[in-house]
Amino acid sequence: MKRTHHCNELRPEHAGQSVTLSGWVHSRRDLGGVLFIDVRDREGRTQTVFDPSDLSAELFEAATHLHSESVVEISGKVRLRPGETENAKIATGMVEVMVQSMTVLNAADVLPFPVDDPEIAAKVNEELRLQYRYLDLRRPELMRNIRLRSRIATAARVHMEAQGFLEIETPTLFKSTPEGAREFLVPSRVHPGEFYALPQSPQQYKQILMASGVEKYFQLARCYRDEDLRADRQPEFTQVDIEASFFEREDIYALIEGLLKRIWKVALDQEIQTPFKRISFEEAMNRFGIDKPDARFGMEIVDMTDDFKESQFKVFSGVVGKGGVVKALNAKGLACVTQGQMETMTNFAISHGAKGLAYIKVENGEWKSPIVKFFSEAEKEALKSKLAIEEGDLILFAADQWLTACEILGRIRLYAADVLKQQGKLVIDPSVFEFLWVIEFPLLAFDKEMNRWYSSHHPFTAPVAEDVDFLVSDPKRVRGQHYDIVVNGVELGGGSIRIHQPDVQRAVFKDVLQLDDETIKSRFGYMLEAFRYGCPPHGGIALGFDRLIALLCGTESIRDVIAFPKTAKGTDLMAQSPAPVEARQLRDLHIQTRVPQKKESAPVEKEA
RNA sequence: GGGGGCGUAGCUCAAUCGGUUAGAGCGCUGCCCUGUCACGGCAGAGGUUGCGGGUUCGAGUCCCGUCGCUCCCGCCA
Repeated sequence: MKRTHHCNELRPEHAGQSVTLSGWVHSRRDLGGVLFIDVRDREGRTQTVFDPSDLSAELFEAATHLHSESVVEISGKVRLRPGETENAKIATGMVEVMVQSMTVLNAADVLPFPVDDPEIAAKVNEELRLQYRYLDLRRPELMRNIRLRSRIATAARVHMEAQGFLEIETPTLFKSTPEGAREFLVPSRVHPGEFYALPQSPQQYKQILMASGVEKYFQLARCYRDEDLRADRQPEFTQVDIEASFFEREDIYALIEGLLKRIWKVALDQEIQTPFKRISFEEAMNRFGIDKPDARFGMEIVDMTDDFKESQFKVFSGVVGKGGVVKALNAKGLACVTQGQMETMTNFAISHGAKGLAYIKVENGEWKSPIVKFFSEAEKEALKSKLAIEEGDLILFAADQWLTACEILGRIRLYAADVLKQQGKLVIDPSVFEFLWVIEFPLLAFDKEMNRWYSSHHPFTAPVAEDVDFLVSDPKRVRGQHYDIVVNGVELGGGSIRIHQPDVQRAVFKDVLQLDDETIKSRFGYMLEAFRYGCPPHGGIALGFDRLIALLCGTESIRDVIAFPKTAKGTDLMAQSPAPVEARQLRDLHIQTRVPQKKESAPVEKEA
């Protein structure tokens, strides 16, 4: 390699040295007689000076016509910049390189979009940026994210290694499992008509590793789910996957708190406070209306059930009579809500099955509301004191079954906070991270359409010991040994202590989830078998690595922390995948495709 | 599967109620310029308004369809 220094290295003490820089033409300033080219590499940039009196006409001419992002190797002498021409904006701004020779390693065409101006580049259509991802990645903002990702991966490995964990790779070609996310399938050539599935997570393999006596396993595991995407979801993503034997919940909490403490230190040089607060699922729903609370601001949900159980307002008292609840939320300072915003919030309520959204606007000392006339003095007083109502507030109500009422106000709380943020009435310090353990989830949830219970986490989650007896008799009462780690309203990860007794696991599959014997045997037989031959109690957790990095980079979309992300429809705009394959490949795989004909857009018949 | 937003020059955007030859900045090309660093100056090129159809004397603008990107709901054990 001819390069002697990188582009963020030269300082006044290098003056007089002959150096060679390699990098990209970041910018060119041609003053006619003298030409400046800033050479940029991963580390930074350095100004080089082309003086025609020192250089051949050919070289000077070539430099004059270089496009941005051409790759060059430049040799020359470092010197202090002449008086008054230092540039304080860049780290190498005290010096410059007087060019003696230049090799153009790759002459770039005119670019499809600018990469040198951060403000413009950040606004360029993402479609174009994904098509030319290699250009997008050259932008310092994106490169910084990718470098941080690498440093955090290393920090995680160092931490886990120090805690005695072994990094073990598990197969990417797995088998289909009946529960959970839709899977990507891979046809087998050797076994006609049979398929592998890409793992949604290495869950079953890591439990088998516990049966194998590994005791402590971790992996930066690639996972695949064929579900519709969001800003924080990709079809392929990475988890910090962890499993340990003889661990109880407290051991997991301590391990993860230590890991995150180290990561925050490495990434942001920030000391986070441990242990993290813990909140039960029930309390999270009661206070925040969601199982991943954003606890950085107040506006908590308040229970008004007792205050309205005898109310003249039948909409409330009727619900309470049927075992429901009355909940309220004070959107502080949002009495100025627009009709459109009110409609959005009402639609949240309606989409959860409510009839509408009751509210009180507090304006000019008055309670403006279609329902307040039905309230007694005592009821108004209860609202006033429990919700700390003041001028300018907006009070929103949900009267429904417990979970529904909580969820409605949970959605509205987050929406109201967004509106207040936009108005500048709610300010959240971006450097604050509110970590929470959410615990004591119900083990099971009921699927009304399918008329059966399903695992709210996954079917390997162990019930809380004292609830085991109710597994069949009263499933909804059973709590799982499940925990989620949540920060600022983002679910960073989750896990559980697992079932390690074959009889309990079989009972969950068969008696609770109502899987038939054949399915249990074919899908989980090897696990049940492994549990019979000396399987230690164990548990684990998986952290969403992409979300973690996005959080530390301060970006909304995980596409900004993944080198080659896919679009919302799961395509790669650069490589143009997915794509059709040769008929021969399909034949080898014993596959025939049946794609419905795309309907032609029929022209509308013109009337005579 | 459902709903919202977007699509005009290479890029970012404008174009009044449907009305003249679709404009601007940046970039690009050429010329000028010896201390710039968002260099500056002069001139110029560059458009299937995503695509297809319809309404209309006339469509970037209105309607229908379609494609792509994006956000949300469902979904994601």
